[in-house]
Amino acid sequence: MKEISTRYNPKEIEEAIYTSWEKNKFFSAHEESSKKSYSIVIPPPNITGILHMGHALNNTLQDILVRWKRMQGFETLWMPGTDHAGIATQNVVERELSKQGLKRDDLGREEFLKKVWQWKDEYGSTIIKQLKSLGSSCDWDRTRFTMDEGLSRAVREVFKRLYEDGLMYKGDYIINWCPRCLTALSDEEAEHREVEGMLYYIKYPVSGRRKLEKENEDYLVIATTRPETMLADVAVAVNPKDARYSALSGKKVVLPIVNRELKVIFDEDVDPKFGTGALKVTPAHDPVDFELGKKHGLENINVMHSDGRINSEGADYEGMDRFECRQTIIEDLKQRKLFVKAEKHVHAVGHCYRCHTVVEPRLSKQWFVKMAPLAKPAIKAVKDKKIKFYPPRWTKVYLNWMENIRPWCISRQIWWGHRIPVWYCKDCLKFENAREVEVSAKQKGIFVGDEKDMKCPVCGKRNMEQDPDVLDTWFSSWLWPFSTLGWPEKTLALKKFYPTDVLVTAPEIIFFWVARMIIAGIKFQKEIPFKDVYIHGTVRDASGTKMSKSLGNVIDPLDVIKEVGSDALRFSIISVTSQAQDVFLSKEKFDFGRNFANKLWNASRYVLMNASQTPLKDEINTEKLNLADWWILSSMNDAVRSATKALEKFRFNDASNVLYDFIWHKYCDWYLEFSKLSENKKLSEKILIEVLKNILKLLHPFMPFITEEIWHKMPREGQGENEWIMTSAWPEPDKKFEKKIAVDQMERMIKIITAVRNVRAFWRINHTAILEVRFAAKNDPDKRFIMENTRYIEEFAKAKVKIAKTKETRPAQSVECLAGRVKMYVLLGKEIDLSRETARIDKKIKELERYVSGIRGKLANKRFLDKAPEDIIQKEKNKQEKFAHELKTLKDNLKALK
RNA sequence: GGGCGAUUAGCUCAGCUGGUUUAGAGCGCUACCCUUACAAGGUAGAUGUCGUAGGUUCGACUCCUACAUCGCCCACCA
Repeated sequence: MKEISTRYNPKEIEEAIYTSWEKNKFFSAHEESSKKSYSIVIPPPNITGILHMGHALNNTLQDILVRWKRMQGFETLWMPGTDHAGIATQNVVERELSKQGLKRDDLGREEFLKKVWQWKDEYGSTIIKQLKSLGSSCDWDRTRFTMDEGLSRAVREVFKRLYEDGLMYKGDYIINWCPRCLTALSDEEAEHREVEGMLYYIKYPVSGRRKLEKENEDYLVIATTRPETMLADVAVAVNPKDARYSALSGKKVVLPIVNRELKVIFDEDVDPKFGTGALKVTPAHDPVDFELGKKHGLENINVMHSDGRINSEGADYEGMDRFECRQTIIEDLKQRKLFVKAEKHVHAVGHCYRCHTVVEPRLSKQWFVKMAPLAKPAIKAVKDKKIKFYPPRWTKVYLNWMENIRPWCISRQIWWGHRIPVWYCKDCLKFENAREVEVSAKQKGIFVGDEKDMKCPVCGKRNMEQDPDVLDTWFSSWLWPFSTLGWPEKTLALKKFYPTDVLVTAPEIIFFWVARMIIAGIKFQKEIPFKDVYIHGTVRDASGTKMSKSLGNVIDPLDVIKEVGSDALRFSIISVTSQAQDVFLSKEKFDFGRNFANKLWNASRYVLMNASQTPLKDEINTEKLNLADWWILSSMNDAVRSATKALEKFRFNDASNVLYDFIWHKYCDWYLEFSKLSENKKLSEKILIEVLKNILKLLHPFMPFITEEIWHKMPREGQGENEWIMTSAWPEPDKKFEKKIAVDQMERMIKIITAVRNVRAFWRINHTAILEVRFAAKNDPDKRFIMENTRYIEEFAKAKVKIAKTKETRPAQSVECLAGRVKMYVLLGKEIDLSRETARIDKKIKELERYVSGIRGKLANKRFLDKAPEDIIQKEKNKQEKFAHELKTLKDNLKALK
């Protein structure tokens, strides 16, 4: 086995292994299987995306679950796919076109879409390839794309059903509008960010009256953050209870610059404490004002083009950008002495989640889904614990959003996406622009559904025009758990794999996706889409900022894979993911996994170098096991149990820590070393191999490549179901290897060895010198224990072991030390420095005294004795005895020294 | 304005239902080691009033309350 390198080199290994797995169809799920199913659905990455650490974390977690369950014998399906990301993709392609000086309108809708499809064909699967390099064991043959025919059909079907159920409408509302992407956004797509803006105070002259009561002015001062919208003001509102303005009843004010007369309206919703207590009402440009406008029957004036420039309603300002207009208006107001002041004002401003442009609240005609009735059963499902969030704190976040859910604006004024499956009859409806047709429930003259048969249901003619808009990308995503399995057909796959078992995703996606999937699953598939929702943390850089390309603080997972391998990446990232806390990463963190992979590699190399080429057949004979054998086998059982339990509870880092500790600090540090001295080489080999096998299996979900690679180097017989670790069985604890006493004794042994080593280091004794150690064993079992294990102590402590005579005091030139109950003298072979030894013992005594007095106090406490459970009291008593003994020994020793 | 999370060794973080942890890990640091699996390693070691102040309890890093600091999410105060 000399050819195996001492450095684990993932580069040579990972790709080849992945290819073999794929070739062997290990990722494939079989709906006809009789095995119990376990399914997960991938949060479909968007086709414009490239792999980032968030994906790496997300996919590693899912891959761990899937691989683990697969090994446990489940028929696993990990359903992969990508998302067409309407706005993002369209932006990317438009940017490409602009390099050639082209705009989408130059091409026209069809040509443009052809370009997008071309782009998708070329780059759309980049992310898939990258996910493969992580080791993701998705069933790639089933890869779906949100604009596949099957999924598109599901979208149309769902649209139709919602429409027919009266859960959809199209009408004029204030929506979030991105003036750069030129489309409406849903509330969730407008990201609110705290911005330090300005609050401008502007005078509106009162018409028909010279002075206001108290202010001694003929002006009403209003405050606004967006002065440019004043061009569209139609009223001024004040609170009816606000005494300052009661005199305005029935009066009008003059809108400066525009010189339009505005009504003064009185409304309870106006907060007298904000600004001046007077609110300019601009129904076409503000959601609150829009409501006010409706309530008071006001006119809507729209002063903006879709791109944020002022339109002809804005008179002199026509053509100006909204922000330019803001400044100009302020200047003009100043000139007219109508400007009072500007105050700094921090408020949350919506930004487009795709291009980060400031969103403009804009009045337009859009399609909406009535979410409130749909949310009800989805709320119940979570309240009834049919769906559980991990960690549970996200339950509240979910419920809070669901209980305050608002209509979902689903139409987008772009071309890339699912076109709204609605046709308007030109004859019946007589419209000029299909976008402007208002649709309420069950409207006549429109056809909703599949485009194959679109006749006007009223007049039967085919003079129909399709709605030009497309649907929100999330309108296909929310169907993902069942649309990918063939819905609306009643497929075998749906029957087998729906509902899925768990959804693993990021917190920022709860509203966009998780909540809506639950709604859609219950509504259309009549069943919850998943049972558990594991919300992992957000990946941040070392300073705590979210990793994002625009900030340039990203650590590219592909770079990390190149450097340390996918296994190291996976193991490192999992080890810092505790209870879904945010994950803070820096390059150095990946050394953790790399070092561990290397350790595993070398330990395996050692075991395999010394192992026979063919597997040893006979079972491990428990009668012949020595201390270390029992210990490692028992510990292995513990590791199996803890790791499995941790995974069941989604405590991924607990599982990885258990394995790390078992492998490094138990198997490598101690067992491997002990096995080198074994008198029964065959048995040792068997145990080494047996434990290594289980180690590899336990580790496989976390580090799939290296474990598979080592697995194939193991002595094996022909080819069987254990040929690949990926398809081998997940370990279970073996009761015949349980022996508590051996574990205790081994622990004592470790303490003894460590104590002697400690003495050697403290006294700076050459590591080659053999130290004489005399054990002052108090009783026969202890004596027997020492005698039976002499050779281990001698070898690992580099010592000569003797049993001291019963009443022997400290020999000359020796120091006394304790390993638990066992007292021993270590002969230094040189004059001991008394002051050094006194100081050493003194320090230990002080430590112990503090602790012992704590226990003494506790045991003297009557209430403790009365109220504490029996076993706890007993434990404390044992502790007291043990430490009192130690303390006494130390003190005696100190006395003897003086 | 509402909600959530964090605060433990120099750094990054574990510590689940209070007592088996005399507060742990990794990195870093100190000393000694190229001991034939591994220097991406080994052995030994140092470092903590567990954010502050109260409370509950026989017992609190763990539960409760308040406060402080940092971070996140949600919200139509113009």
